Amino acid sequence: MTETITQSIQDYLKHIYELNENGGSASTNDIAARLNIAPASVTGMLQKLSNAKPPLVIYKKHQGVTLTKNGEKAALEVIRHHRLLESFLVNTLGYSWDEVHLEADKLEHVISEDFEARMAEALGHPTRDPHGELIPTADLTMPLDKSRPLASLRTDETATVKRVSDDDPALLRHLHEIGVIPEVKVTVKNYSEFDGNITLQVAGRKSNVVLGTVITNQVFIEK
Amino acid sequence: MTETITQSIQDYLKHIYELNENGGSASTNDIAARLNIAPASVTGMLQKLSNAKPPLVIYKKHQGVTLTKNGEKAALEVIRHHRLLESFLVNTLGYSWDEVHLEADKLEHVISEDFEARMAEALGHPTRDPHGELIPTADLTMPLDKSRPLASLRTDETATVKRVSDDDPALLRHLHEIGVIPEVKVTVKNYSEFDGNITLQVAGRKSNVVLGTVITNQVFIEK
DNA sequence: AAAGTATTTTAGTCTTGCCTAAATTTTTTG
DNA sequence: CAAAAAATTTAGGCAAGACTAAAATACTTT
Repeated sequence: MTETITQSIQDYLKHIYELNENGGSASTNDIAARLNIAPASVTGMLQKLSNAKPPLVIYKKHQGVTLTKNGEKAALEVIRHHRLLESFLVNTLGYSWDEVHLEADKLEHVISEDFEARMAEALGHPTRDPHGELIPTADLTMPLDKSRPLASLRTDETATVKRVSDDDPALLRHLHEIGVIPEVKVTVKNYSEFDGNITLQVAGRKSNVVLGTVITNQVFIEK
Repeated sequence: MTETITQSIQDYLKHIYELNENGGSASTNDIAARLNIAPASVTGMLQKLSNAKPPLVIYKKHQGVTLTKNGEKAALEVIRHHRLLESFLVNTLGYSWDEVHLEADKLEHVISEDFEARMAEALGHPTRDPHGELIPTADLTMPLDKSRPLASLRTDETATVKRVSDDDPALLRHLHEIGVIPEVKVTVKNYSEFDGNITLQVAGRKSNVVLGTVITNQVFIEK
Protein backbone atom coordinates (compact mmCIF):
# COMPACT_ATOMS: atom_id res chain seq x y z
CA MET A 1 0.00 0.00 0.00
CA THR A 2 1.53 3.28 -1.12
CA GLU A 3 2.08 5.88 1.58
CA THR A 4 -0.25 8.85 1.58
CA ILE A 5 1.77 11.98 0.93
CA THR A 6 0.34 14.49 3.36
CA GLN A 7 0.87 18.23 3.26
CA SER A 8 3.39 17.93 6.01
CA ILE A 9 5.35 15.27 4.13
CA GLN A 10 5.30 17.41 1.00
CA ASP A 11 6.89 20.20 3.00
CA TYR A 12 9.61 17.94 4.31
CA LEU A 13 10.39 16.61 0.85
CA LYS A 14 10.43 20.05 -0.71
CA HIS A 15 12.89 21.39 1.83
CA ILE A 16 15.06 18.30 1.73
CA TYR A 17 15.22 18.69 -2.03
CA GLU A 18 16.39 22.27 -1.70
CA LEU A 19 18.94 21.39 0.94
CA ASN A 20 20.24 18.55 -1.22
CA GLU A 21 20.71 20.99 -4.08
CA ASN A 22 23.35 22.87 -2.15
CA GLY A 23 25.44 20.57 0.01
CA GLY A 24 24.94 16.83 -0.22
CA SER A 25 22.64 15.44 2.45
CA ALA A 26 20.24 17.46 4.55
CA SER A 27 20.81 17.55 8.29
CA THR A 28 18.14 17.17 10.92
CA ASN A 29 18.86 20.62 12.24
CA ASP A 30 18.70 22.36 8.88
CA ILE A 31 15.38 20.76 8.11
CA ALA A 32 14.05 21.71 11.52
CA ALA A 33 15.18 25.31 11.04
CA ARG A 34 13.48 25.57 7.65
CA LEU A 35 10.26 24.03 8.81
CA ASN A 36 10.31 25.91 12.07
CA ILE A 37 9.83 22.83 14.18
CA ALA A 38 11.90 21.06 16.82
CA PRO A 39 14.77 18.82 15.63
CA ALA A 40 13.34 15.90 17.58
CA SER A 41 10.18 16.10 15.49
CA VAL A 42 12.23 15.93 12.33
CA THR A 43 13.98 12.76 13.43
CA GLY A 44 10.63 11.09 13.89
CA MET A 45 9.43 12.06 10.46
CA LEU A 46 12.66 11.02 8.76
CA GLN A 47 12.35 7.58 10.30
CA LYS A 48 8.83 7.36 9.03
CA LEU A 49 9.71 8.52 5.52
CA SER A 50 12.62 6.10 5.21
CA ASN A 51 10.48 3.19 6.37
CA ALA A 52 7.64 4.04 4.02
CA LYS A 53 7.04 1.66 1.15
CA PRO A 54 8.32 2.74 -1.18
CA PRO A 55 10.85 4.76 0.85
CA LEU A 56 10.84 8.48 0.13
CA VAL A 57 14.22 9.25 1.71
CA ILE A 58 17.49 7.51 2.45
CA TYR A 59 18.35 8.05 6.05
CA LYS A 60 21.23 6.88 8.20
CA LYS A 61 21.31 7.96 11.82
CA HIS A 62 23.40 11.06 12.42
CA GLN A 63 24.28 11.36 8.76
CA GLY A 64 21.53 13.43 7.28
CA VAL A 65 19.07 12.47 4.62
CA THR A 66 18.74 12.29 0.82
CA LEU A 67 15.71 11.83 -1.39
CA THR A 68 14.99 8.60 -3.23
CA LYS A 69 13.72 8.74 -6.81
CA ASN A 70 10.19 8.56 -5.44
CA GLY A 71 10.85 11.26 -2.91
CA GLU A 72 12.36 13.47 -5.55
CA LYS A 73 9.39 13.10 -7.86
CA ALA A 74 7.07 14.08 -5.04
CA ALA A 75 9.27 17.06 -4.20
CA LEU A 76 9.42 18.24 -7.80
CA GLU A 77 5.68 17.98 -8.08
CA VAL A 78 5.28 20.40 -5.18
CA ILE A 79 7.99 22.70 -6.47
CA ARG A 80 6.36 22.76 -9.89
CA HIS A 81 3.08 23.68 -8.28
CA HIS A 82 4.73 26.41 -6.27
CA ARG A 83 6.53 28.05 -9.15
CA LEU A 84 3.66 27.84 -11.58
CA LEU A 85 1.44 29.36 -8.92
CA GLU A 86 3.82 32.24 -8.39
CA SER A 87 3.82 32.96 -12.10
CA PHE A 88 0.08 32.62 -12.25
CA LEU A 89 -0.58 34.96 -9.34
CA VAL A 90 1.70 37.60 -10.76
CA ASN A 91 0.22 37.28 -14.23
CA THR A 92 -3.43 36.94 -13.44
CA LEU A 93 -4.07 38.70 -10.18
CA GLY A 94 -1.44 41.39 -10.30
CA TYR A 95 0.54 40.21 -7.31
CA SER A 96 4.02 41.70 -7.08
CA TRP A 97 6.93 39.30 -6.90
CA ASP A 98 7.50 39.88 -3.21
CA GLU A 99 3.92 38.96 -2.31
CA VAL A 100 3.45 35.62 -4.00
CA HIS A 101 5.60 33.36 -1.91
CA LEU A 102 3.36 32.83 1.12
CA GLU A 103 0.23 32.40 -0.94
CA ALA A 104 1.93 29.82 -3.16
CA ASP A 105 3.23 27.97 -0.11
CA LYS A 106 -0.31 27.24 0.93
CA LEU A 107 -1.84 26.61 -2.46
CA GLU A 108 0.91 24.29 -3.70
CA HIS A 109 -0.41 21.44 -1.54
CA VAL A 110 -3.98 21.77 -2.57
CA ILE A 111 -4.35 22.27 -6.29
CA SER A 112 -5.19 19.38 -8.61
CA GLU A 113 -3.13 18.13 -11.52
CA ASP A 114 -5.80 19.59 -13.72
CA PHE A 115 -5.29 23.00 -12.13
CA GLU A 116 -1.56 22.66 -12.67
CA ALA A 117 -2.03 21.79 -16.34
CA ARG A 118 -4.43 24.66 -16.91
CA MET A 119 -2.04 27.15 -15.36
CA ALA A 120 0.87 25.90 -17.44
CA GLU A 121 -1.26 26.17 -20.55
CA ALA A 122 -2.56 29.64 -19.72
CA LEU A 123 0.97 30.86 -19.03
CA GLY A 124 2.39 29.34 -22.21
CA HIS A 125 4.42 26.66 -20.42
CA PRO A 126 6.95 28.97 -18.79
CA THR A 127 10.37 27.64 -17.79
CA ARG A 128 11.02 30.10 -14.97
CA ASP A 129 8.92 31.69 -12.26
CA PRO A 130 8.85 35.45 -11.54
CA HIS A 131 12.06 35.22 -9.52
CA GLY A 132 13.72 33.36 -12.35
CA GLU A 133 13.71 30.01 -10.61
CA LEU A 134 13.48 27.06 -12.97
CA ILE A 135 10.14 25.30 -13.08
CA PRO A 136 10.31 21.49 -13.11
CA THR A 137 8.86 20.12 -16.34
CA ALA A 138 5.49 18.39 -16.54
CA ASP A 139 7.23 15.00 -16.40
CA LEU A 140 9.00 16.11 -13.23
CA THR A 141 12.51 16.71 -14.35
CA MET A 142 14.42 19.71 -13.06
CA PRO A 143 16.14 21.62 -15.87
CA LEU A 144 19.83 22.24 -15.38
CA ASP A 145 20.65 25.58 -13.81
CA LYS A 146 23.79 27.10 -15.26
CA SER A 147 23.65 30.35 -13.33
CA ARG A 148 26.14 31.40 -10.67
CA PRO A 149 26.16 34.13 -8.01
CA LEU A 150 26.60 37.70 -9.09
CA ALA A 151 29.25 37.75 -6.35
CA SER A 152 31.51 35.69 -8.61
CA LEU A 153 31.71 38.38 -11.32
CA ARG A 154 34.70 40.70 -11.52
CA THR A 155 35.36 44.15 -12.93
CA ASP A 156 34.31 44.65 -16.56
CA GLU A 157 32.43 41.39 -16.80
CA THR A 158 28.92 41.54 -18.26
CA ALA A 159 26.14 39.04 -17.68
CA THR A 160 22.38 38.54 -17.63
CA VAL A 161 20.47 38.27 -14.37
CA LYS A 162 18.70 34.93 -14.35
CA ARG A 163 17.44 34.36 -10.88
CA VAL A 164 16.97 36.00 -7.50
CA SER A 165 16.50 34.35 -4.13
CA ASP A 166 12.85 34.64 -3.22
CA ASP A 167 12.67 34.26 0.52
CA ASP A 168 13.15 37.86 1.62
CA PRO A 169 10.34 40.14 0.42
CA ALA A 170 12.23 43.26 1.49
CA LEU A 171 15.22 42.27 -0.60
CA LEU A 172 12.92 41.54 -3.54
CA ARG A 173 11.36 44.98 -3.31
CA HIS A 174 14.79 46.56 -3.20
CA LEU A 175 16.06 44.62 -6.19
CA HIS A 176 12.97 45.56 -8.12
CA GLU A 177 13.59 49.18 -7.31
CA ILE A 178 17.14 49.16 -8.62
CA GLY A 179 16.12 47.14 -11.69
CA VAL A 180 17.94 43.93 -10.84
CA ILE A 181 15.38 41.48 -12.19
CA PRO A 182 15.59 38.38 -14.42
CA GLU A 183 16.75 38.88 -18.01
CA VAL A 184 18.29 42.27 -17.30
CA LYS A 185 21.87 42.85 -18.49
CA VAL A 186 24.38 44.02 -15.90
CA THR A 187 28.03 45.01 -15.98
CA VAL A 188 30.45 45.05 -13.07
CA LYS A 189 32.16 48.44 -13.02
CA ASN A 190 34.19 47.70 -9.92
CA TYR A 191 34.93 44.86 -7.53
CA SER A 192 36.35 45.63 -4.10
CA GLU A 193 38.92 43.16 -2.83
CA PHE A 194 38.29 44.22 0.75
CA ASP A 195 34.59 43.88 1.34
CA GLY A 196 33.52 42.12 -1.86
CA ASN A 197 31.29 45.04 -2.80
CA ILE A 198 30.33 45.15 -6.45
CA THR A 199 29.57 48.36 -8.30
CA LEU A 200 27.00 47.43 -10.87
CA GLN A 201 25.72 49.06 -14.01
CA VAL A 202 22.19 47.96 -14.72
CA ALA A 203 20.99 48.17 -18.34
CA GLY A 204 18.55 51.04 -18.78
CA ARG A 205 19.49 52.75 -15.53
CA LYS A 206 21.36 56.00 -15.28
CA SER A 207 23.34 55.59 -12.08
CA ASN A 208 25.30 52.57 -10.90
CA VAL A 209 24.59 50.78 -7.64
CA VAL A 210 26.97 49.33 -5.07
CA LEU A 211 25.94 45.96 -3.72
CA GLY A 212 27.38 44.08 -0.73
CA THR A 213 27.94 40.33 -0.66
CA VAL A 214 24.73 39.71 1.24
CA ILE A 215 22.95 40.80 -1.90
CA THR A 216 25.35 39.61 -4.58
CA ASN A 217 25.17 36.08 -3.23
CA GLN A 218 21.41 36.05 -3.66
CA VAL A 219 21.42 37.18 -7.26
CA PHE A 220 22.36 34.66 -9.95
CA ILE A 221 23.59 35.42 -13.44
CA GLU A 222 24.67 33.77 -16.67
CA LYS A 223 27.24 35.19 -19.04
CA MET B 1 -8.29 33.54 23.55
CA THR B 2 -10.16 33.15 20.29
CA GLU B 3 -10.57 29.65 18.95
CA THR B 4 -8.52 28.73 15.90
CA ILE B 5 -10.88 28.01 13.03
CA THR B 6 -9.36 24.95 11.39
CA GLN B 7 -10.21 23.62 7.96
CA SER B 8 -12.30 20.96 9.53
CA ILE B 9 -14.25 23.50 11.56
CA GLN B 10 -14.81 25.60 8.45
CA ASP B 11 -16.34 22.58 6.77
CA TYR B 12 -18.67 21.97 9.69
CA LEU B 13 -19.78 25.59 9.77
CA LYS B 14 -20.32 25.75 6.03
CA HIS B 15 -22.52 22.69 6.01
CA ILE B 16 -24.41 23.72 9.12
CA TYR B 17 -25.11 27.05 7.42
CA GLU B 18 -26.51 25.32 4.39
CA LEU B 19 -28.63 22.96 6.47
CA ASN B 20 -29.93 25.89 8.49
CA GLU B 21 -30.96 27.60 5.27
CA ASN B 22 -33.51 24.89 4.55
CA GLY B 23 -35.06 23.54 7.71
CA GLY B 24 -34.28 25.19 11.04
CA SER B 25 -31.56 23.42 12.99
CA ALA B 26 -29.08 20.93 11.54
CA SER B 27 -29.20 17.39 12.87
CA THR B 28 -26.15 15.36 13.83
CA ASN B 29 -27.02 12.78 11.20
CA ASP B 30 -27.43 15.26 8.36
CA ILE B 31 -24.12 16.88 9.15
CA ALA B 32 -22.44 13.48 9.32
CA ALA B 33 -23.91 12.51 5.96
CA ARG B 34 -22.73 15.70 4.29
CA LEU B 35 -19.25 15.51 5.71
CA ASN B 36 -19.02 11.78 5.14
CA ILE B 37 -18.03 11.02 8.69
CA ALA B 38 -19.56 9.04 11.55
CA PRO B 39 -22.35 10.70 13.58
CA ALA B 40 -20.42 10.10 16.78
CA SER B 41 -17.60 12.24 15.45
CA VAL B 42 -20.03 15.05 14.74
CA THR B 43 -21.35 15.04 18.28
CA GLY B 44 -17.83 15.53 19.56
CA MET B 45 -17.18 18.47 17.28
CA LEU B 46 -20.52 20.11 18.06
CA GLN B 47 -19.71 20.01 21.76
CA LYS B 48 -16.39 21.57 21.06
CA LEU B 49 -17.83 24.31 18.85
CA SER B 50 -20.51 25.21 21.34
CA ASN B 51 -17.98 25.41 24.17
CA ALA B 52 -15.57 27.53 22.19
CA LYS B 53 -15.14 31.11 23.30
CA PRO B 54 -16.81 32.76 21.62
CA PRO B 55 -19.23 29.91 20.81
CA LEU B 56 -19.65 29.21 17.12
CA VAL B 57 -22.83 27.16 17.39
CA ILE B 58 -25.80 26.82 19.66
CA TYR B 59 -26.21 23.21 20.55
CA LYS B 60 -28.67 21.39 22.78
CA LYS B 61 -28.36 17.62 23.09
CA HIS B 62 -30.63 15.74 20.72
CA GLN B 63 -31.98 18.94 19.21
CA GLY B 64 -29.61 19.77 16.44
CA VAL B 65 -27.51 22.83 16.03
CA THR B 66 -27.65 26.44 14.82
CA LEU B 67 -24.93 28.94 14.07
CA THR B 68 -24.18 31.90 16.34
CA LYS B 69 -23.41 35.26 14.74
CA ASN B 70 -19.73 34.40 14.96
CA GLY B 71 -20.27 30.98 13.45
CA GLU B 72 -22.31 32.49 10.65
CA LYS B 73 -19.63 35.03 9.79
CA ALA B 74 -17.05 32.27 9.61
CA ALA B 75 -19.37 30.20 7.43
CA LEU B 76 -20.08 33.09 5.07
CA GLU B 77 -16.39 33.77 4.75
CA VAL B 78 -15.82 30.22 3.48
CA ILE B 79 -18.85 30.34 1.23
CA ARG B 80 -17.70 33.64 -0.24
CA HIS B 81 -14.32 32.09 -0.92
CA HIS B 82 -15.92 29.09 -2.54
CA ARG B 83 -18.20 31.00 -4.84
CA LEU B 84 -15.65 33.57 -5.87
CA LEU B 85 -13.25 30.74 -6.61
CA GLU B 86 -15.79 29.00 -8.80
CA SER B 87 -16.30 32.17 -10.78
CA PHE B 88 -12.60 32.76 -11.00
CA LEU B 89 -11.77 29.27 -12.20
CA VAL B 90 -14.42 29.43 -14.89
CA ASN B 91 -13.37 32.89 -15.98
CA THR B 92 -9.64 32.60 -15.85
CA LEU B 93 -8.74 28.98 -16.42
CA GLY B 94 -11.58 27.87 -18.63
CA TYR B 95 -13.07 25.38 -16.22
CA SER B 96 -16.60 24.33 -17.11
CA TRP B 97 -19.26 24.78 -14.48
CA ASP B 98 -19.41 21.09 -13.61
CA GLU B 99 -15.69 20.90 -12.87
CA VAL B 100 -15.17 23.74 -10.43
CA HIS B 101 -16.83 22.41 -7.33
CA LEU B 102 -14.19 20.01 -6.04
CA GLU B 103 -11.33 22.35 -6.76
CA ALA B 104 -13.06 25.20 -4.95
CA ASP B 105 -13.80 22.93 -1.98
CA LYS B 106 -10.11 22.54 -1.37
CA LEU B 107 -8.98 26.05 -2.18
CA GLU B 108 -11.65 27.80 -0.14
CA HIS B 109 -9.83 26.97 3.11
CA VAL B 110 -6.45 28.10 2.00
CA ILE B 111 -6.61 31.40 0.16
CA SER B 112 -5.81 34.67 1.93
CA GLU B 113 -8.09 37.64 2.30
CA ASP B 114 -5.87 39.39 -0.17
CA PHE B 115 -6.46 36.63 -2.71
CA GLU B 116 -10.18 36.93 -2.10
CA ALA B 117 -10.09 40.69 -2.65
CA ARG B 118 -8.04 40.38 -5.81
CA MET B 119 -10.41 37.83 -7.28
CA ALA B 120 -13.44 39.96 -6.48
CA GLU B 121 -11.76 42.92 -8.10
CA ALA B 122 -10.66 40.99 -11.20
CA LEU B 123 -14.17 39.61 -11.62
CA GLY B 124 -15.85 42.98 -11.18
CA HIS B 125 -17.40 42.13 -7.81
CA PRO B 126 -19.89 39.56 -9.05
CA THR B 127 -23.05 38.83 -7.07
CA ARG B 128 -23.53 35.27 -8.26
CA ASP B 129 -21.25 32.34 -9.04
CA PRO B 130 -21.41 30.31 -12.28
CA HIS B 131 -24.32 28.25 -10.97
CA GLY B 132 -26.16 31.41 -10.03
CA GLU B 133 -25.64 31.01 -6.30
CA LEU B 134 -25.44 34.27 -4.44
CA ILE B 135 -22.03 35.33 -3.25
CA PRO B 136 -21.88 36.74 0.29
CA THR B 137 -20.74 40.35 0.24
CA ALA B 138 -17.28 41.45 1.37
CA ASP B 139 -18.71 42.41 4.76
CA LEU B 140 -20.15 38.91 5.08
CA THR B 141 -23.82 39.43 4.55
CA MET B 142 -25.79 36.97 2.47
CA PRO B 143 -28.00 38.74 -0.08
CA LEU B 144 -31.65 37.76 -0.05
CA ASP B 145 -32.52 35.00 -2.49
CA LYS B 146 -35.93 35.55 -4.07
CA SER B 147 -35.83 32.60 -6.43
CA ARG B 148 -38.07 29.54 -6.20
CA PRO B 149 -37.98 26.09 -7.78
CA LEU B 150 -38.84 25.76 -11.45
CA ALA B 151 -41.14 22.99 -10.23
CA SER B 152 -43.47 25.65 -8.85
CA LEU B 153 -44.21 27.18 -12.27
CA ARG B 154 -47.40 26.30 -14.17
CA THR B 155 -48.49 26.31 -17.80
CA ASP B 156 -47.91 29.61 -19.66
CA GLU B 157 -45.80 31.14 -16.92
CA THR B 158 -42.53 32.73 -17.97
CA ALA B 159 -39.50 33.31 -15.75
CA THR B 160 -35.74 33.75 -15.71
CA VAL B 161 -33.44 30.97 -14.52
CA LYS B 162 -31.44 32.30 -11.61
CA ARG B 163 -29.72 29.38 -10.02
CA VAL B 164 -28.99 25.70 -10.40
CA SER B 165 -27.98 23.20 -7.75
CA ASP B 166 -24.28 22.55 -8.13
CA ASP B 167 -23.63 19.24 -6.48
CA ASP B 168 -24.25 16.87 -9.40
CA PRO B 169 -21.81 17.40 -12.27
CA ALA B 170 -23.80 15.12 -14.57
CA LEU B 171 -26.93 17.18 -14.03
CA LEU B 172 -24.95 20.35 -14.66
CA ARG B 173 -23.65 19.04 -17.96
CA HIS B 174 -27.15 18.09 -18.99
CA LEU B 175 -28.60 21.45 -18.08
CA HIS B 176 -25.86 23.17 -19.99
CA GLU B 177 -26.65 21.06 -23.00
CA ILE B 178 -30.31 22.00 -23.03
CA GLY B 179 -29.52 25.65 -22.34
CA VAL B 180 -30.95 25.87 -18.86
CA ILE B 181 -28.40 28.21 -17.35
CA PRO B 182 -28.61 31.36 -15.22
CA GLU B 183 -30.21 34.44 -16.80
CA VAL B 184 -31.95 32.43 -19.53
CA LYS B 185 -35.68 33.05 -20.06
CA VAL B 186 -37.94 30.02 -19.97
CA THR B 187 -41.64 29.44 -20.50
CA VAL B 188 -43.69 26.52 -19.24
CA LYS B 189 -45.65 25.10 -22.17
CA ASN B 190 -47.21 22.33 -20.17
CA TYR B 191 -47.46 21.07 -16.60
CA SER B 192 -48.51 17.50 -15.95
CA GLU B 193 -50.76 17.01 -12.93
CA PHE B 194 -49.78 13.35 -12.73
CA ASP B 195 -46.02 13.20 -12.64
CA GLY B 196 -45.19 16.88 -12.24
CA ASN B 197 -43.31 16.92 -15.55
CA ILE B 198 -42.80 20.34 -17.04
CA THR B 199 -42.53 20.97 -20.75
CA LEU B 200 -40.19 23.90 -21.10
CA GLN B 201 -39.44 26.33 -23.84
CA VAL B 202 -35.92 27.69 -23.48
CA ALA B 203 -35.19 31.07 -25.08
CA GLY B 204 -33.04 30.65 -28.17
CA ARG B 205 -33.76 26.93 -28.53
CA LYS B 206 -35.86 25.39 -31.25
CA SER B 207 -37.37 22.38 -29.51
CA ASN B 208 -38.96 22.21 -26.09
CA VAL B 209 -37.70 19.89 -23.34
CA VAL B 210 -39.65 17.83 -20.83
CA LEU B 211 -38.20 17.87 -17.35
CA GLY B 212 -39.13 15.67 -14.37
CA THR B 213 -39.37 16.89 -10.81
CA VAL B 214 -35.93 15.62 -9.91
CA ILE B 215 -34.62 18.29 -12.23
CA THR B 216 -37.21 21.02 -11.79
CA ASN B 217 -36.58 21.04 -8.05
CA GLN B 218 -32.92 21.76 -8.60
CA VAL B 219 -33.44 24.70 -10.91
CA PHE B 220 -34.49 28.01 -9.40
CA ILE B 221 -36.19 30.88 -11.19
CA GLU B 222 -37.51 34.38 -10.65
CA LYS B 223 -40.45 35.85 -12.51
C1' DA C 1 -48.95 3.80 26.52
C1' DA C 2 -45.77 0.19 25.40
C1' DA C 3 -42.75 -1.62 22.11
C1' DG C 4 -39.89 -1.17 18.51
C1' DT C 5 -37.05 1.73 15.61
C1' DA C 6 -34.20 5.49 14.62
C1' DT C 7 -31.21 8.98 16.24
C1' DT C 8 -27.86 10.67 19.17
C1' DT C 9 -24.45 10.47 22.73
C1' DT C 10 -20.78 8.29 25.64
C1' DA C 11 -16.70 5.79 26.23
C1' DG C 12 -12.67 4.26 24.77
C1' DT C 13 -9.07 3.98 20.61
C1' DC C 14 -6.18 5.28 16.90
C1' DT C 15 -3.16 8.12 13.81
C1' DT C 16 -0.76 12.24 12.60
C1' DG C 17 2.38 15.46 13.72
C1' DC C 18 3.99 18.16 16.83
C1' DC C 19 6.42 19.11 21.76
C1' DT C 20 10.02 18.85 25.89
C1' DA C 21 13.51 16.72 28.58
C1' DA C 22 17.05 13.65 28.86
C1' DA C 23 20.38 10.53 26.77
C1' DT C 24 23.53 9.61 23.27
C1' DT C 25 26.62 10.39 19.47
C1' DT C 26 29.59 13.23 16.77
C1' DT C 27 32.50 17.10 16.16
C1' DT C 28 35.49 20.59 17.70
C1' DT C 29 39.00 22.42 20.36
C1' DG C 30 42.53 23.38 23.87
C1' DC D 1 43.43 13.02 22.58
C1' DA D 2 40.42 14.11 26.15
C1' DA D 3 37.01 17.42 27.42
C1' DA D 4 33.60 20.57 26.01
C1' DA D 5 30.20 21.83 22.71
C1' DA D 6 27.03 20.85 19.21
C1' DA D 7 23.95 17.89 16.88
C1' DT D 8 20.93 14.13 16.99
C1' DT D 9 18.03 10.62 18.83
C1' DT D 10 15.07 8.39 22.36
C1' DA D 11 11.30 8.46 25.46
C1' DG D 12 7.20 10.03 26.92
C1' DG D 13 3.26 13.34 26.05
C1' DC D 14 -0.37 16.09 23.98
C1' DA D 15 -4.14 17.90 20.83
C1' DA D 16 -6.98 17.34 16.79
C1' DG D 17 -10.09 14.81 14.58
C1' DA D 18 -11.47 10.77 13.12
C1' DC D 19 -13.42 5.65 14.38
C1' DT D 20 -16.34 1.61 16.62
C1' DA D 21 -19.28 -0.42 19.97
C1' DA D 22 -22.47 0.16 23.35
C1' DA D 23 -25.71 3.00 26.00
C1' DA D 24 -29.17 6.40 26.20
C1' DT D 25 -32.77 9.19 24.42
C1' DA D 26 -36.46 10.41 21.26
C1' DC D 27 -39.81 9.29 17.88
C1' DT D 28 -43.47 6.15 15.77
C1' DT D 29 -46.74 3.03 15.54
C1' DT D 30 -50.00 0.08 16.86
